[in-house]
Amino acid sequence: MTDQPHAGKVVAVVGPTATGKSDLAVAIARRLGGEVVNADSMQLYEGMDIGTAKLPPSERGGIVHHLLDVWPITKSASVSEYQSMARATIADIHGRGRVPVLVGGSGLYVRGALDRLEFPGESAAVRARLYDELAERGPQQLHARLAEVDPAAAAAILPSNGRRIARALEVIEITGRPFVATMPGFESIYDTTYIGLDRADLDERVEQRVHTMMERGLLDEVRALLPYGLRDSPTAGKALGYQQLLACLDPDDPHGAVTGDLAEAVQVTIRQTLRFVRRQRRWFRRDPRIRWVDGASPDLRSTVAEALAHTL
RNA sequence: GGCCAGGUAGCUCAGCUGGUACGAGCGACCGCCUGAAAAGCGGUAGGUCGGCGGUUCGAUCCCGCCCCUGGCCA
Repeated sequence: MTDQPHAGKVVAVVGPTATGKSDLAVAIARRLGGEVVNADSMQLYEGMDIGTAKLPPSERGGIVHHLLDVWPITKSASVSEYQSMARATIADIHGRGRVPVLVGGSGLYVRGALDRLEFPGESAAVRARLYDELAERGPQQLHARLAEVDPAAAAAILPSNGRRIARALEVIEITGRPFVATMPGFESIYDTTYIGLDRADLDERVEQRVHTMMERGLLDEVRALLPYGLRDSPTAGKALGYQQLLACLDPDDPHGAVTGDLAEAVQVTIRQTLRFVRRQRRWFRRDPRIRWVDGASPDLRSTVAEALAHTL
């Protein structure tokens, strides 16, 4: 223990998008002798750089970054797979006597990596069948069935939420056990310090950032991903910005001729991103472990240093 | 200056040929979230229906005047 002072410790930098988490994570990693671990569901995808605001290597301050560009865009995202990768990575970093600094705004991914959370298995075949049923009979029908097999889960899931109902039935079918439909308490499996970053001027920053992304060539990035199947990708194609720009491009043109209103797409992206920010705030604010800091404050560094005092 | 269209929820608009606005979408706010989470689902709050006056038992809807917006003509 004494020769590995940081063993078991983790720093997590969370909060809404566009607050400056990535930069803060680098600063923290430099200070603590740490390595950054990505917890952003979209930055896991290879080739999605501009639109996900992925820190370019030149701005990583010499700090090793893990779990960026690990999935092809055709892959359907999976928290469970992310969880195994994240934990293996954290173990690895600990093994080197360094401090993992987890950064990201994907709430469930952060919890998957750090919290006592176990995801039951999945079956593509079972799921496909359930989705067919869902399309045919509607969510209420499936919900009624769920109520028979697992009243507790049915009570916790609204009859209109087809996706969750199907998932519950899937889990029950393959595990033979009831589906736990409520999230567990906030219990990290590591000695984690949570830092939440937010700022009052976030709306303007988001607007500005979307415009900057366009200037940096987001449209070309989307076009470049067309041959790799962005349009048919189950998850990546739904990312903010990508989805809206995709809708502007001629679906029959492999080079992606613009047929829609780009300015409108930009406005929609801004609006959706703002909505996303609100959702992220609501998700993270329930977590009592998070120490919130103001990203716009001139005292940011010292506030964070204080929050990290016991980690140092 | 004249003519036409329009001024209804924060925004875009429905609606009522006079009897308490079923309003809708988006947004806002709040909540849920266990293998798609930048996804999915739900709840709540918002309107003296442009202003003033008139007709009427009663006007968002009729009449008059005024203000504002867009367009056309001059």
